[in-house]
Amino acid sequence: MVKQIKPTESELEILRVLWDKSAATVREVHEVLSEHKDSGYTTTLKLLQIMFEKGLVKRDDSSKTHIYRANVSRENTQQQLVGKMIDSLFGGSSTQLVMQALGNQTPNKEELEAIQQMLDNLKKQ
Amino acid sequence: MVKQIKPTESELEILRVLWDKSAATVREVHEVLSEHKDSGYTTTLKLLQIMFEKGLVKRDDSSKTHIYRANVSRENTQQQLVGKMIDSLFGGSSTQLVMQALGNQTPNKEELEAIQQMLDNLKKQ
DNA sequence: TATTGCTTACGAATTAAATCGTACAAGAAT
DNA sequence: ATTCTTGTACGATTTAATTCGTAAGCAATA
Repeated sequence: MVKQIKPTESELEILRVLWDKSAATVREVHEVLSEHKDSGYTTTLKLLQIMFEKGLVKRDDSSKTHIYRANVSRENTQQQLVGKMIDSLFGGSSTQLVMQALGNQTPNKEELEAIQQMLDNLKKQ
Repeated sequence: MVKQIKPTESELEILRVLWDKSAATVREVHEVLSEHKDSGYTTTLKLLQIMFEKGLVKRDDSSKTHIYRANVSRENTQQQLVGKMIDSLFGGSSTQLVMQALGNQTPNKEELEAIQQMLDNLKKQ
């Protein structure tokens, strides 16, 4: 069992960028974040440094401009956070969460089909 | 559109107690929290006071021992937080979240049926 | 009446997260 | 060679959340 580190809200934003780009410099990450928030460059830098210490990202510092990559997978992180939400907000029932999510925002035809597919699989077991 | 106040982690724990009991004194809330964490009584009191100021709970202070109730519904709060998670972690796709949740922990027969039901409804529209 | 117990109120300390300012290094441009 | 630009490092500040200590009110009871 791997020790799970729960990313903070800001760390999550950065991870999303890294998951998208697979690798990025501080500036690249900052550029993307800037579209939605207005904190300074050194803030992003500091966050990435902290995330590096925590093991959330890895970095290649062989050249002057360091290159960062996520060190936790999107899937694992999703699973961890969804699991936490199921426990803390839905009394442990994943079904409750599913119902809520489905009610929330209706998926289109293909998506409904995908869910049906998954459901059929689960029923078979 | 009602102004949404995002409860913190601790506030959520308290809301869960209030949702369960519908009404409770500080001591009752604290009693429940104590099972899982070991902060003091005045901490719970202070939190409830802050939550009152924020409008997360209402209270009846007509007698010496105040009685608290949730002032936000479980459903709304779930919707708000699930929505946030869908945006921040699943790129806005509720389907992705549903798949993740289903894969996470398999529901039993009745639950699968309930989800199927819901799915059928969505398909009809 | 005095003591004890339970209550609210609330300032203050602690802790954690996010932000920034400034120093300094290295390479590019003048 | 000097200046400019772009980068890292990192301490310090700010902000938010949590926690606690202590005072004071009130009612039961010794």
